[in-house]
Amino acid sequence: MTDAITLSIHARDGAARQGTLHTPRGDIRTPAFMPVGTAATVKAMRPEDVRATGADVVLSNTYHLMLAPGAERIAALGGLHRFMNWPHPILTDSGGFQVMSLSKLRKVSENGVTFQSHTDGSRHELTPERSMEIQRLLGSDIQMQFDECVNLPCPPEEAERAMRLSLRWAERSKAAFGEQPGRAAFGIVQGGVEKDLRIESARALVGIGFHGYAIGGLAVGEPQADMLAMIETVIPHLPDDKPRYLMGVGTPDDLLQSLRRGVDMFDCVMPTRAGRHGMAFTRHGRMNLRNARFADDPRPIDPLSTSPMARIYSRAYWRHLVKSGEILAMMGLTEINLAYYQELMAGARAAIAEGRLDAYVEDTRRGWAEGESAGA
RNA sequence: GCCGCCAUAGCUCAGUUGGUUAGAGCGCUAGAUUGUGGAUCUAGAGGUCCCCCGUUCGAGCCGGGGUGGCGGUA
Repeated sequence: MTDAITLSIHARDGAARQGTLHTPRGDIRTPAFMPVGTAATVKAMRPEDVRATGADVVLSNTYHLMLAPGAERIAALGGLHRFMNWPHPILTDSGGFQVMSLSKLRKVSENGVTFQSHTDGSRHELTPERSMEIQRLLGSDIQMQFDECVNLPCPPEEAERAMRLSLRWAERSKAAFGEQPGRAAFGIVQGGVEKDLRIESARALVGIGFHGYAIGGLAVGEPQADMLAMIETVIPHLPDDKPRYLMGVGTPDDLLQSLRRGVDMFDCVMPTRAGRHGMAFTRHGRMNLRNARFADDPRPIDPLSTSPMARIYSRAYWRHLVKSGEILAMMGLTEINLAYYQELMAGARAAIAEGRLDAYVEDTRRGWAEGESAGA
């Protein structure tokens, strides 16, 4: 048991790092992919099965848990880890993103955001102080600052306004976090696709001092090249000995391109949401099991997968389950996708440790391209 | 047997006083999905408008006959 959350870097390959983020609830191997468990559950998965895919940490969400079942209730029931039976590390998003993306009515002020629930219309107010209080009540190991995320494209003035507001909220979030031994608070770099704004944001956050730094507001409508350019812009201004977390990203290729530029942590709904809608991510590329070409295909999705679901059942069976809206389709494809994402991260970690990351990325991308052109 | 109603996309149905290339929902075929609403969005394929004859410049629509279905009735 350590008293603080610290990052050990074991190997480097170019800008990429392979390390371990030590927490009292267990180690997080980096680069890491964090499955998204918004409402205290990685949808369609039992926690022990999430663990079995290789996940060291999951993400959950302030906004959703505040609305239901309520932070105070979870605290009274012993905290989020016990509530959802996930004894390993949990990172919680601050709710800023959801207030912008989900609530029907919202009003942003200096103090925070007032909004109407997307589920029952009830009115709530979220401030940096309340967001951090909720995350503390949940017992979150890694707590994100409250921020404002804007959709891209957006005018530079708007990106600048949101970035400066997020910086002021960062100071308040850090103060509200206070001292919580064994837990971490992360700041979030904003600034749209403006290099100078991103740099200013990163430097200011480092000045405030966080246990880790996230890059937010990306993969929200801009081309991948713009996202990667922002990552390259920001990384040199973040402390080398602190974890870097790219929020909400992304596709398997996004992950490889980002970790090779020095990102340590990711989360994304892609493998879970796409899985619930019939998409499988594999070493042979993406496979939409809704497609008619799988109707009579007796082959498994991927005989080399770490998930039995991908090795045993036929593509024809998965297509049937998906087309029929069967629960097992969501369960199975979610697991297959999470297993592949973890395998991708494990492969990247091994490649960095052995100094062959470029070759790994190249081989992996070739596998996707060949699989998809061959119809897998 | 007689009377009434009905027949338009795979399914359920719109279709104005007769007027360009006959529509919708669902389904189907594909695509999108990035700090999660099991959500949503986009595109595409698909038609002997039951059949025949007639009226008309022009018929899914009007008239006659037929076929099939549903209901009522002796």
